[in-house]
Amino acid sequence: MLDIKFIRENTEAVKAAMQNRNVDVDVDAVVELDGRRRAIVAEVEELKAERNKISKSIGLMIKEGKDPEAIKAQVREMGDKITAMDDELREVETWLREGMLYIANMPSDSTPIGKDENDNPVIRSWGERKEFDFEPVPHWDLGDALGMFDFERGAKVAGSGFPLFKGKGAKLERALIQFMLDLHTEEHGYTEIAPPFMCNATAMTGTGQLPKFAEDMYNVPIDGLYPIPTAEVPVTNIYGNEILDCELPILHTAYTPCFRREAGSAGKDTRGLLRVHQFDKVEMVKFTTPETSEEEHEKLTLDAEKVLQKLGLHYRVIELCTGDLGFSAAKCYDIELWAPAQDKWLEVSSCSNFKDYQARRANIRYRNEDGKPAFVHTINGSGVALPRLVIAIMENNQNADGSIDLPEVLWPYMGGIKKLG
RNA sequence: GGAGAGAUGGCUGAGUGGUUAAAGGCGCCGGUCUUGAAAACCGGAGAGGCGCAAGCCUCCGGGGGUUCGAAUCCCUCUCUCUCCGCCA
Repeated sequence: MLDIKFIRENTEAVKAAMQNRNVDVDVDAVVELDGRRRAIVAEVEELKAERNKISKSIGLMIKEGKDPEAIKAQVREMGDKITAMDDELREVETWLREGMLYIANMPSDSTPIGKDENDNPVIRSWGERKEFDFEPVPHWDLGDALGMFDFERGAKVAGSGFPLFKGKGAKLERALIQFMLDLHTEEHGYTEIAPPFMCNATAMTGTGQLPKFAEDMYNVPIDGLYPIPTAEVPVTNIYGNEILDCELPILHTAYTPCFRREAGSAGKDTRGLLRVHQFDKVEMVKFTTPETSEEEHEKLTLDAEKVLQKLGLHYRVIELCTGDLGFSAAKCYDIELWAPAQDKWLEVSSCSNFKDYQARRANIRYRNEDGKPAFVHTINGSGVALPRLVIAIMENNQNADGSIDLPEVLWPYMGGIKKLG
């Protein structure tokens, strides 16, 4: 959420920002509700002050042996009026909060203004495109031939988009998870979390998935739970409704499976591991002060890049423009891997700075230099998502005979296996 | 699934209808002492909202009720813990 005071005082700027982001929301309605709320609050509080005063005097009267019945009746009437106004206030506050939940974050000043993904500038790149003296084979054919996965049987037990890894494919999945967690915990200073894989609606609202993006998620209505679309949800919300009494930043990393309905993507990227409903991911999450959040965001992005550098994979970093920015993010870098058989860049990580937007929704605070509670800044990014990482490893490292060379850093994690096939 | 106990401030923990925003302890901030630090001592300090301000209002897990007045009494929900059963 944005600060209601900020919305009140910068209404036009907020409206302009929502337009730049292609977010359709009625900012004026929120401002109007805010005005109504404050008017009711002022009036009802005056009444309450009056009632409190008289109630105290009743206590005194009883002590002095006087009869308070006449005054009691009068206060009872005030109480009824207060109850009615409190009801109205609660209703207005519910609408106001609901409205505010649909207002996206303000893009950072440094975020480029643009319409869609075509306006995302490339920030930097690492490595080079590999030259092949044969036609690179797509990962789905490589994997089938090597017995690394069996998507047909995965579809049989769950549906299409639920990949099934097998043999060396399953081992590679496990090796990559282990490698990335070790890197982030041992070299980058993150503390590992193994969180719940389902979250409640409160947590989903805290990070911004709800209420707007309900249809992107699976849900288990009978228990009020949602299988997580990203570890960002459980890991960020673990400090919800807390005033953190510890040193910042806090750095966490977590492996989780991720579940996404991919509503609206039907028929797109249907083959192989390009776009799936369930995938593995190692996530990084930071809780920082406003002073250090930009720096920590840059560092987190580098931590994600390190994974790819160690694996020797050609990648580029792009910055999302306002039109392509995620709902809760103020600034975001995407990291993309080159996949030769797809002949395109594949997103493997989104590193976002949410500033205090999620912290305000989830009510995560710390004590600033004055000892006053203030909202933390949250930052997160994949470090990294597995499916497209696996695609890049397979397609970039393939040999003419259909075998795949494994990056050296994975050898120990693969029990000494250096090559698939 | 059955039985019981509990939920109070950054943490811990008193408090069973009327100066209780809430004792005590820990931690925190300021000061005294010290070459410096620690200890000791003194003092400060809950959170949110409305208001230019003075000030006022709300908040003791969530919701509802009783009452002139609720942390305190009643109902309900959620969560946590213990024991039993079942089970990975």
